[in-house]
Amino acid sequence: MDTIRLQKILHEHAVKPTANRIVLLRTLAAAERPLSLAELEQRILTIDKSGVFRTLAVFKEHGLVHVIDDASGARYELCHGHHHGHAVDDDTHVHFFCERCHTTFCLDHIPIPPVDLPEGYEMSTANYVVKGICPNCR
Amino acid sequence: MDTIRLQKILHEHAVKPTANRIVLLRTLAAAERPLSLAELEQRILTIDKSGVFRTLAVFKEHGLVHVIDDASGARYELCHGHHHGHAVDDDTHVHFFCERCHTTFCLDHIPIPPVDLPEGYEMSTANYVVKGICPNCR
DNA sequence: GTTCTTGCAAAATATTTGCAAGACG
DNA sequence: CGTCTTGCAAATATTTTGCAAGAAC
Repeated sequence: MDTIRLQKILHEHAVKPTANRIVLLRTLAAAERPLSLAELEQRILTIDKSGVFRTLAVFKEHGLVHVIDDASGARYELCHGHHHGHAVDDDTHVHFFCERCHTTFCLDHIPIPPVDLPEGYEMSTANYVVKGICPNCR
Repeated sequence: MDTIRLQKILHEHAVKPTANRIVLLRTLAAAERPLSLAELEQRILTIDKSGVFRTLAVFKEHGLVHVIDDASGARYELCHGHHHGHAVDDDTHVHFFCERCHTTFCLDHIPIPPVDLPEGYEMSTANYVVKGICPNCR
């Protein structure tokens, strides 16, 4: 994705467009699946681990990324929704974790089916990960 | 829960009923919510961390517990279903992770709504965790 | 100059394994 | 005995922070 567009996205989320942030955002935008901190670190040789960590923290705070918790820890993925704040995440979909190859797939055409929460629980986002065997591993 | 009953459960899952396993099973059965490795360690002072870890591994292999992946890592909870093997987990329900107090609640009356997976994906279990603010923290 | 950002190193956590001793049959 | 289980210590891996230097305004 071109830099101008990436800057625009950062701007829309009120994140100052530093060089590192643009690089990380580009990497996330290009990713075909949610990436772990370690994977991001490997793909971006110009930014230190702690830099990736802290930049992800900024992105989280500003609603640019969601976190997917699967059996391999946290993974990060760009939000595609258009909310610009800390509100309810309107772009959550199902993920699939392969127990054989430990890959997390993004099933982005499958929205998370909502549930009725008991009184008093207030949802901000949801994490739905199906575990099993992926097509490649069967 | 009485020891005889716990032994029976272990037996049904083809797990040899050692002292440690009975203690861990009792602790899990008494838990009101899924517990982390560290929490189990704390509650069971007679078993070492590695013992808890390895016993949980045995329980997982034999379908006695499920693992819930939330923002705080892995948590363990007794299965209530009655399958005795490695088959599809028939007792999965929604959990709620409070972003304020970091407690994971078990909404065991809310079953996980199923989704249609794309061709080739084979599900063994699913993990549905809603994040937000719990009744105590509002 | 003041504030925000970054890299490096290191601390703090969490997870997992080696190995020898013990329990069980 | 031979196999399975356990505790302790230690190795790994992962996540997070301190701090000083650099960039932005």
